[in-house]
Amino acid sequence: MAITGIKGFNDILPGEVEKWQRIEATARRVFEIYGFSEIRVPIMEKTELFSRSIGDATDIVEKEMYSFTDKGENRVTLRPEGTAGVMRSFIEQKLHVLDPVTKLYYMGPMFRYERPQKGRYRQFHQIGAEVVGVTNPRIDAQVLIMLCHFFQELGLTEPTLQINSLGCPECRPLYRAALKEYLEQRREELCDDCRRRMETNPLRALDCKVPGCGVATKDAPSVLDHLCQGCDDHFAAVRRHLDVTKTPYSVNHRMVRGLDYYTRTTFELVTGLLGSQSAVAAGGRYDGLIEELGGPKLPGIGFAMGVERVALLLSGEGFARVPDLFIAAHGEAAGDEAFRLMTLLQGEGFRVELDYEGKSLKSQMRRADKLGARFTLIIGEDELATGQGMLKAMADGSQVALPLAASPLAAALSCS
RNA sequence: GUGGCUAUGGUGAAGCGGUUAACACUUACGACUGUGACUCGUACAUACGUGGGUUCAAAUCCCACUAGCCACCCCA
Repeated sequence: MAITGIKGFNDILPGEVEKWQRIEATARRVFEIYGFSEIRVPIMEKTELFSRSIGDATDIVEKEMYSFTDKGENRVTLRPEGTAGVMRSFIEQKLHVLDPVTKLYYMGPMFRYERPQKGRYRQFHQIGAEVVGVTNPRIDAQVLIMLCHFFQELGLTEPTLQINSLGCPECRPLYRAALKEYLEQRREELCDDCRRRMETNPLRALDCKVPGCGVATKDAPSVLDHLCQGCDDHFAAVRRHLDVTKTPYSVNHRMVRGLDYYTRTTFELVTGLLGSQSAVAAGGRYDGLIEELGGPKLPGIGFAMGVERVALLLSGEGFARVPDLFIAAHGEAAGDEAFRLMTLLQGEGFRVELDYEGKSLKSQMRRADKLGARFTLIIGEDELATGQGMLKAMADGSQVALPLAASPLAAALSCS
């Protein structure tokens, strides 16, 4: 029995990988327009970093982390998300002394021990961005606009923006208490899960999928009515900036976050096309996190998107690169000439293919067609004798004789 | 961690107790013209996830295991 891969760890094969490259290249291009620089941090960190930042009581920390003890008796964890490691690096490398505003983006694998399903894997990939040092709500809007810009560039209209505010350490506890009180009144109408949630995290009851809970929480108090003045003003400003820049969004006051560090603005890009995994990208403000991790008292905001989920939205296959030229050679001497010309043209930057096995001309033509080559250069004994190869345009079958040298071939390949 | 569904070649699949395990695609070679697509021919599963059981007879029925998918929980 051959060795198989690990459950929930996938191979990304040619044909699919082109889509990933496009997503990554688009992210780099768009994020850099907005002044973000890439940062690369390790995929493992001390376990403590994640329990401190994400929150001890969250599902991620409680049951989904790939944690183990290394040979030096250190507790380490394969990162389940990107923000914690980036913030650790930010603090450790004292990036804030270089510039009061830091804009970073990252991409790479994350690991969560969950049951795999559509759009959810144990090794999955995120592209994320973080801004540290700006409290002004314009940066919230900026980040959202950038995210929308990214999806536009990919030609996707589907994920739509939803925003909410979770308040701050001042006003959230008050809201939480108000919500809990409301839920207590309706205890009978709630599902078992929600009754449990009432204690651990009452906000979760708001996005429960059980129909009965939806009805029961229909008139539940909204966070947005419980924001303190500062949070309320902040959220209003974010919306104003989105309106002014004509960025489409909707307010979803029932939106909840799974990580503890979020404050004030939170958002998700959601789609109905991915089964139960509706969130394609999500993020928010985390004003207390950096200080919590032992860094300076600086605000932050960021998001992460799931690359697998974005790839699922990109219709069709990523298509493979097609050769500019296939050189079909008939006979040993012609094969040598084909190889020489191929090397020359590759040096000029053309994608050139040929047959390595000395197969029949027919086979070679078939392969040229299969690969989708735009042109095929045919070289046999006659062509070798005259020094003129036949260049065939595969689309219409027309042929012209051309000298067997790099520059005339390069010229022919460049036009049309 | 909990449910449901499914497991036949490189792929999509037929098969419903006795068949040489269909068919299509892919791949390879060949015919038509030293030159692709269309057409045609030939080849490609001692084998039906693994292990047991029932039966004269199992890919087909039963059980267990494993894997995959989807959903719940939760999340990007």
